[in-house]
Amino acid sequence: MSPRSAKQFDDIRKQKKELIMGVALELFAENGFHATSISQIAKKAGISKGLTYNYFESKKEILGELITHGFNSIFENFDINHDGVLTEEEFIFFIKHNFKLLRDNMQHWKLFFSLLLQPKVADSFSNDYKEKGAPMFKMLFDFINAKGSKDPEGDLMAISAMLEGAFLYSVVAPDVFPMEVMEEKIINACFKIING
Amino acid sequence: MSPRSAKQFDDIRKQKKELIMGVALELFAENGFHATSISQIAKKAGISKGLTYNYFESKKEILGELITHGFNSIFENFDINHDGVLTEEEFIFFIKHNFKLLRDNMQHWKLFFSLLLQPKVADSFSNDYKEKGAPMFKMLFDFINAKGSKDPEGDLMAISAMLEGAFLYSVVAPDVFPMEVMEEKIINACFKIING
Amino acid sequence: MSPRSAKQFDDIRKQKKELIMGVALELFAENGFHATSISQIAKKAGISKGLTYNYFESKKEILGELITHGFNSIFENFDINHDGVLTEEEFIFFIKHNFKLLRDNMQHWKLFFSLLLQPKVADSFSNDYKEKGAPMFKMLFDFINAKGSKDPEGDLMAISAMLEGAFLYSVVAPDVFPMEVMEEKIINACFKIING
Amino acid sequence: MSPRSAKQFDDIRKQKKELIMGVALELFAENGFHATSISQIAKKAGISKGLTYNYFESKKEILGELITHGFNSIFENFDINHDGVLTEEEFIFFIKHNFKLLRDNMQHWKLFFSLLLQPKVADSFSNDYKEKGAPMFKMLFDFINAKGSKDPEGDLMAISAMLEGAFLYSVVAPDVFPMEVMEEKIINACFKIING
DNA sequence: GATGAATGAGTATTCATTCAT
DNA sequence: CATGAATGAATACTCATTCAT
Repeated sequence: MSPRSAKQFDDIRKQKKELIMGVALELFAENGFHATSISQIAKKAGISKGLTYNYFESKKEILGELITHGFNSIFENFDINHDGVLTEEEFIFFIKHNFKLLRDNMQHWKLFFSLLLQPKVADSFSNDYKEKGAPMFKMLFDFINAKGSKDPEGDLMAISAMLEGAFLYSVVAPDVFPMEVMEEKIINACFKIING
Repeated sequence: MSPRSAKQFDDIRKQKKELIMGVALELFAENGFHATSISQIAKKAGISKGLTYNYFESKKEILGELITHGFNSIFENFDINHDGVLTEEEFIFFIKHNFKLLRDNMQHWKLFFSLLLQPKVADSFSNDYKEKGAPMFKMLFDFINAKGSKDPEGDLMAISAMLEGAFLYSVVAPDVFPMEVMEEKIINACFKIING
Repeated sequence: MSPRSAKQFDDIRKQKKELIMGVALELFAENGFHATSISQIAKKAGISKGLTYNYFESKKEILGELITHGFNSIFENFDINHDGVLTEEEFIFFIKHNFKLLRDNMQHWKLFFSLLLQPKVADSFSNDYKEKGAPMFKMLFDFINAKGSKDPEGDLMAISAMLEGAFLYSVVAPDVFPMEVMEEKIINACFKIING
Repeated sequence: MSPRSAKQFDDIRKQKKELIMGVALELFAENGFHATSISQIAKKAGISKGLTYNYFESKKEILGELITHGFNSIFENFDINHDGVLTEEEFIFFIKHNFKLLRDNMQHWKLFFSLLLQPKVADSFSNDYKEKGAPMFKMLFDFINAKGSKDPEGDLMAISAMLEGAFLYSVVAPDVFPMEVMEEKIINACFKIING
């Protein structure tokens, strides 16, 4: 009997790793990092505790990979480096795209929000998150400016807060406001703010 | 024993309880509920582990009292039950008051946000929080309506999100936007949205 | 009910700490550091695993305290700093005292020997041990020299090896040579070597 | 398949077994039996964990074979069964040969010493070791006797201890005394002891 | 009221060993 | 012959909680 081929092993590893990360994401997002035990993850994934450590060095490493994975999955196709300034249509698309990303990665966002609130869990996360957000601020500012806002800094604050808040509502209390409706209203509000 | 001593004992109890809760709030807010141990609380409070259980039945009870205490401390002097509708001045005062409450209870808010993200830690918290928020929504809605908004529901969503987001920014990343400035800009934005 | 007095607590701590260290010494000496588990220690000491950590930060700390404790207990009353040179009587007493220390601290010696062979277990132990041995080498050398040896360095090597070997035999295979007899023969041999 | 292939397979098996044992010896000697994992052995040998179990039933069996292998490798060409008594030259050669064996099998000796100190790791090792040593004792005794010692038992003790000690020094702290020098001094000391 | 020793269930992690391929 | 995924029991360590004093 020949041993499994390298590809076979790779496939197994990849699948199982994804399985573990999927389960971990779910549990971390729902119950928090500390309140989630490796036992729970293993049980829910239908594997033994020991196997988890065949794929990850530690519980923290699972979180780490989940974070980078999350960042990638959220921001990878997110070309924000516009040379010129967004048209209105582009801006609307941008916001809608954001909401779509939110809908598609609800658990990642939930995890991210909770990590923002407990900086010590993943030391560098906070910085990475801000870094990722920086170009978005710039793009928003440029757009606001281009649209002739009388107070671009102020409008940036208001709009940023509104978006962040909409995201938080969606993640934490999706039943309070219907997400699709809110999305539209937020977009409208952006223009009202800019056009003052 | 003079009758006074009974009162004195009571005072001592009250003080000590407050001491414990203060320390616990600090630690819960900073490191999260699960990452905080009774030992840490006791040590930081300068008392013995055992004594904690003289005042609280369990770690969860500390959290529970912290929550109700937090609600009270935040909302107690917050007379929101206006029969009529707010004037513009009253509305501005209302927002400002909200921000002031935030500043004065930063740790409570941090704790609250983190609890929103981990509903299982304090089962009923989420509901209580929504309950507390309900009259605020109503008041906001009435004001928006009275001001002649063409889409009061939509504006409510936008404004609620904006406030929630402003609070989140203040709690999690106070260095991103200066709070006092943001406060002013948020107020302006509210009117832009309503009058929009 | 007033709480236990500080002294009472101190007594309890002292006693229990000694109990744990005694048991740990026994097991470490007999089975080695790695082969001994905290469970075994706790069980043999008649306490819970958890309590062990009320007294020691870690398994390694138990070993650490055992080492310093062992060094003290072996070398504390061991005044080796003779200004002049030992007389023959003093030298004989010195060797006998050494053997007595061995007999009184058999387990410590066993532990020490095993640590010498696995330097990574307690990093600095090896150095500390050599440091402790240094003055002994010097004293031996001075004595050998004073007695008119023609090759003091060589005799030092032979005698040191002989003593180390005698100790090893005593610790590891006490049934091979009766210790009291060996003690006497070793002393004789020392003189034969020096005068040789 | 030609008949040769059977032999080739055998050769491969033998080589691989030796590879594993070599690596295991190194790690056991340096870090101890318990602190060495099969994973480490496999990794350092460049093979899979599973393969190890194709050659050995268990980790203990590796140790077992290492012990017998070590005994053989140390004592195999060591014809100690002299009918008559050793001449002085033969005795010197004997000691030198012993030191050479030590130099050539440093790791085995390190392992052996550590096993002497943890009898439970390899149950029967202690006895085997003593058995191997027995003829040496006899030979030494005969030589001492033939040389006209006035106290052959006593001299045997002293010399045995000295040799054991010299070996321990060489294995554990080779920097304390230069081995080649010590070898010579030990030989001299033997004669001084015997000739009293 | 107050102490801290004591417990026991739980946590992350390791590792010898098995087994399908 | 060879692989490494998978297991399960064990390990060091933590912590909410109890309790004698």
